[in-house]
Amino acid sequence: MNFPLPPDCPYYLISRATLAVTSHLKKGFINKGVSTIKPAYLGVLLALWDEDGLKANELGKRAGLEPSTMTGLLDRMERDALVRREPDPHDRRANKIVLTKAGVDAEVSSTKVLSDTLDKVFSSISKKDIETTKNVLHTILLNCSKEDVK
Amino acid sequence: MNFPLPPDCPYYLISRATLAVTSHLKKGFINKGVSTIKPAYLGVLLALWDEDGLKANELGKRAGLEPSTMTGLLDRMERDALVRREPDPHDRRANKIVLTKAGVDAEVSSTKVLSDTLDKVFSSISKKDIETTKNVLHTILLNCSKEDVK
DNA sequence: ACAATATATTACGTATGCGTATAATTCGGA
DNA sequence: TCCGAATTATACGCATACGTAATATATTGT
Repeated sequence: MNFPLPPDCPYYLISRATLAVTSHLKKGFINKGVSTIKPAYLGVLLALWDEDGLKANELGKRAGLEPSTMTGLLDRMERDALVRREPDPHDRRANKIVLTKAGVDAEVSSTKVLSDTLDKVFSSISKKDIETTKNVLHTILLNCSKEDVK
Repeated sequence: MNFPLPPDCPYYLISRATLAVTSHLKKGFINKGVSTIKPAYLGVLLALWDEDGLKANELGKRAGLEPSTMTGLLDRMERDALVRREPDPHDRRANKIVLTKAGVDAEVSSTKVLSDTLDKVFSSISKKDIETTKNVLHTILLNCSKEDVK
């Protein structure tokens, strides 16, 4: 196969699409006045709204992020008063990550921004094509993790 | 529509896929001994291999990057001895970005790593599904740029 | 010719994410 | 029980990309 980079290379397209959606989401939060929420927070927040008090480690697994990435992310979320680190009584190495009131309250508006944004971004694309794309992305992830071993 | 974030949300998938391919590409360069080449350099290098001496501005357009992003990127590429900034005789505001010998020499090995990596990453995906995905990504970019105005 | 605008680049701060190394615990097997 | 391995989290440096503001130079309209 031959993939000249822009504008026809799937790697270029996927990179740009990711950045575009992220940027769009960020603007969505700002426009709705929930400007403390940032796109990267969503993986953590969605997990905590589902089950509060998870460990950083577990949150990382659910959001697909490395432990070392979680530290800075949680630092920013704590700075923005969305979560607190609390000592885990069962494991003195670990913290339980707990939503603050602001973190709890952000759920309704944030999920609305998220779904509205994704609706807009994926509008005029057929369900079938979205499914195909998701399968392709899954395969890409699989192909990468396979080769990651070596 | 309802898009719970991981693992079925297309936004999650697209973000992870981008990171995975980038990481894979980076390892590819390292494994082939062309470790000064980094994934982000490719957009610039492919443009310069096609036409040397372009302005930073023009390179940014071809690679899809903001001018302010180009500064740091070109700084790193200059540090890694792949390009040089030379004053543009026709426009004293601008620099011409010129490939060094190392930058020229990197073409063969780098494009091989790029195409090998993409072949692997997109292997076992039908041409038709790749086309569908590319169209979906194009539409996403279009939808984002439409809304970006407001 | 000149003021207003537009363009090219840089500087700076911020967000995101990774890998490596380190510290503190916890756990498992001899 | 005790030691080595695994786990949890952080620190640190780096790469990548953006937006805003500033600077220098060009261009344009009157």
